[in-house]
Amino acid sequence: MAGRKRKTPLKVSPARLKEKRDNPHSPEMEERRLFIQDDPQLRLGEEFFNQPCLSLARALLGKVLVRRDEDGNELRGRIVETEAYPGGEDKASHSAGGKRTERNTAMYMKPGTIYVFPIYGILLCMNVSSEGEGAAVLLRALEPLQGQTLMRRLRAARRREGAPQLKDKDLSNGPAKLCQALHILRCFDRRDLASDPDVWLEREPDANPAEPHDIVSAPRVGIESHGEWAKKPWRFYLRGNPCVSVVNKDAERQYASSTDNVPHV
DNA sequence: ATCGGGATTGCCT
DNA sequence: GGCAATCCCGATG
Repeated sequence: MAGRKRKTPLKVSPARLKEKRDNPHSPEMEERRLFIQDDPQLRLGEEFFNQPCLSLARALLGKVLVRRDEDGNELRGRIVETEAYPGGEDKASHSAGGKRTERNTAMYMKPGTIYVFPIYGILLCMNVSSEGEGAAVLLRALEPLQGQTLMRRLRAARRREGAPQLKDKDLSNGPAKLCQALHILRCFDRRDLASDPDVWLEREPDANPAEPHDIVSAPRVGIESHGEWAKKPWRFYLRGNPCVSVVNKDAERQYASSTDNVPHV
C-alpha cells in the first residue's frame, strides 16, 4: 500500500473529539481511519527505545501500537497510559533487586524488547523494555484507531453471551484488555518491537510538536502492598482522554499540565 | 511436591 | 463497590 499523507491535520475541539470518539461510525472516525496507512517512515526504530525508563514511559504516550495478524489485518491503538518499572530498589517491579527469573528475562533484554507476562491465570500484560538493568514500561491503555470491529470480536470471547456491545473506549482501557484487543499473545514475549513483522510502534501521524501532550503523572495502580514504592508517581496518562483506565483526580488537581509536571499554585 | 499470591477483569448487588 | 475466577510462577521444604 502506498503511504497516503493527510494534507491538513483534522481540527476538532477536545470536547467534540471526545464525543466523536465514542461513536466508531462518526464521519470523523471514518475519515481518521482512511488516512492511516502502512508507512515504513512511521515505524519507530531501536534508537527510540534506548532511553531511561521514566522518559520512555512518557515518550510512549501518543505513539501508535500496531498489530498485524496472519490475515494481514492491521489493528491500531494510540497509547494513552503507561507505567514505569525501573527495577533496582523498586519493590513493585518483577526485577526488584536485580532479580532474574525465567519469566522476567525480557526485562533485561535490549530496549524495545516486549515483555509479556500472565496474571491472575488467564490474563496477559505487555511491557516494553527500556534502557537500564531490568527496566520496563507497562502499557496500560490504548485509544482504538483502526480495526475496532475485530477488537470487539477478540474482546467478546471472555464476556457473557448476550452482553451489550463494548463501546470503543472500553475495548483497550486496561493492561489485559489491550492485550486481548490487539491479540497480543504470550509467545510475543522477548520479541523486538523495532524489527518484528507482527507488532510494532509508529509515531503519531499528525503530531504537532508545538502542542506537547498534557501528561498527568500519578501513583501506579494495583501495587498497594509495596509501601513507599507504591507512592512514586510513575503512572503517566494523557489528561482528559476517555480511554484512560483509571483517572486520578488528586493527581490532576495537584499538577498543572504539560510535559514537566510543574506544581501549580 | 506443594503452596501463596498476583502490574486484572467482569459480573453482581 | 465487592468479589470470584483461574493458573502460572517462583519460593520453600
